[in-house]
Amino acid sequence: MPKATLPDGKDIQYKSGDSAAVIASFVGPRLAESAVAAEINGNLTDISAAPEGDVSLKFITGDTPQGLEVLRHSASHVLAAAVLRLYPSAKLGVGPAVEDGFYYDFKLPKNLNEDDLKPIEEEMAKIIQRDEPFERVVMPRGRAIEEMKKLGQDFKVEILEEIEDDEVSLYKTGDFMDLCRGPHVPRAGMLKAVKLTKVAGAYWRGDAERENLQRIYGTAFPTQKELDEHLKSLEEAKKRDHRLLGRQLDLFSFHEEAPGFAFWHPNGVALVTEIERFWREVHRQRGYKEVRTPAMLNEELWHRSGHYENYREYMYFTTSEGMKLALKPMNCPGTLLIYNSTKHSYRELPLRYAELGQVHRFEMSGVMHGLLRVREFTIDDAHIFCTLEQVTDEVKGVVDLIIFLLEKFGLTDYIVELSTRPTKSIGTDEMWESAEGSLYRALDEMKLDYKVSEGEGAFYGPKIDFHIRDCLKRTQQCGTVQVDFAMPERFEMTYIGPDNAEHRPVMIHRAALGSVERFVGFLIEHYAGLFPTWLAPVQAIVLPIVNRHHEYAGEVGRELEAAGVRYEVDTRSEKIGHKIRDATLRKIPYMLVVGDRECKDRTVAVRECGGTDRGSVSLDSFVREIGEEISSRLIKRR
RNA sequence: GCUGGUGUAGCUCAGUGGCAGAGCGCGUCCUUGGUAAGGACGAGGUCAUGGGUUCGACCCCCAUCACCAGCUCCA
Repeated sequence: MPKATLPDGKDIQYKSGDSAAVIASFVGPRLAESAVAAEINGNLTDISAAPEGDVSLKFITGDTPQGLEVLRHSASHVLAAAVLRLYPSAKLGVGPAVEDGFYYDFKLPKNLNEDDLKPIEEEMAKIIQRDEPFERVVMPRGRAIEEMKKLGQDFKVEILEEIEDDEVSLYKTGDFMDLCRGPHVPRAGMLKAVKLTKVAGAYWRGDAERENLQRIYGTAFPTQKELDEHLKSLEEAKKRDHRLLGRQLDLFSFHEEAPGFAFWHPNGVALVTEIERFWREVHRQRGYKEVRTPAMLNEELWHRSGHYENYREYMYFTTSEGMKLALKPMNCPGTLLIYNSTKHSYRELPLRYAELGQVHRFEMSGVMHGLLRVREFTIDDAHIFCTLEQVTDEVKGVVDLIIFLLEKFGLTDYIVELSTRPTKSIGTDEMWESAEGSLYRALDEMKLDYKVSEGEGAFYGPKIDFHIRDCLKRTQQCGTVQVDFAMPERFEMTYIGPDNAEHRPVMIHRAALGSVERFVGFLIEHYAGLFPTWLAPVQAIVLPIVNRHHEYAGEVGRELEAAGVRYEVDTRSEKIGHKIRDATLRKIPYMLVVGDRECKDRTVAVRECGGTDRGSVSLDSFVREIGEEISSRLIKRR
């Protein structure tokens, strides 16, 4: 008898022809009930698949990432089946499982709104209640094309025509049949907790030139409890939203008079200033020189740089006294003019010019998102000019700097991505090959995990990007490193080598935080507004209990001032509980309550935002402590 | 830019084809109270903007703008 070896090393004897489901029932009824799929010799398959001979066998349950994906993918099929029943003329796009759920794209005779989801959900519930089986059908590709043509499923035909295999698999759920690789749950009844969440538009194949389909999003979990928890955590995440906290903490605002442009309030400026001060310190230490270039430059420059050709749609233009000007969408051309204003020796290289450069980009109206996507932002930019031999080390230096900065700000959950040459680009094949090679080399030598995105590079060079997740788990780009051979060519940049001849430098564009605005957005969401003390707009607030303590409170304030602490004194005629509540809502790290005892002993009663009442501490030692916390830029766990 | 949704006081939100509402915040006064909301009174609105339907529109219709979710794009 053949045997199946389970992950724990146990062997199960089975009869040839037994499906994985049957074998699961040998192991135990609970497993047989909860396994949504199987892995036979490492290949993910349906639980109904029958192994052959001695195999390794692993059962996939809904509570594993793989199992959850199967569950959700199956839920998307049930969604499609339900939609087809309600809208028989629906044409089906694709319906994969995604990070927090699944979606399915449809072309429908009417545009759906949120209210249309309920009847669809009810139809899905019926299918689940009937426990309709998922049946796998394998057929020659040609026949599948015929079937789909008969059903009028043009999108499926398009996909099938691009598949290279001779045989394809389809899954039948009730009277619904969909092209699909699988695997799926054996029966719809295994979907215990499914919910449709939203409708949205989506382009067929993500191409804005093609049909606009309607996408229905949903999510599924093994149990209702987990679904409820997920929905609750989404609600919690909304409370971290930087747009909400930006208003609550009085950091910034947006106005109809300038859509996509942030207005920074005093609290926000305090935060930004602190970030920039630290940034300058680190860059100085790492051999960067700071430069500053104009916001508006002659349009001719942008023709020379290639921006007009490749980036025009994101640029703002204006005319003054007949001179055509453009607001800079990037800082590089300005820096190039600085480089070219003098002759350079190889001895100067690598030359690192940093710039906190304010750029303007015309973003399409639908894409703006708080501070994370704006039309004017400050790139924490730098351009490094170096020799070909220096490129890899410089890239490594930049990657190291980015990681260093992110960690100092407490952001350790990032994704690294390498992007290669896009279709719209300048420069020769050799340049691109060499540039991409040095990026791969740098990441490999630093032993970093990264993913590769083909064709996603900048028009002038390939890049390494760092991505961070926002509160709703959407990833946003922050740091970036881009190797550029083209711009030095276009601007005829040179340096004099040891051979006394002119050579072409290589240019590295890089941003560590990405944009100061976006970065502030990340920080707000990461800390839910309760910043590390060194970043907090107001670091301590003195709370006198009654009027007679105001004088001492003022003295505490003067001590804090002398130590460089950003502080306030709350002299309102409110009860102490009220003052504490207000300071807590403003997420001020330290509350210093002063009453009779404190006045007498020259102490402060320290309460940290987050709840802990530390009792009385001598004023001197508190001032020393907070001063050290700030100057060391300590990140406390709260 | 595309699909769907939302725009009422500084904020969060009720509401009706016939005089515009609440809570919080804000102002004044009272209160001086030891760790998450003390009390009284008061001010605040072209109901996003522009057209239309109607005796009459914040409400119904159309357009525009902004915002929200997603698509595309991106620091």
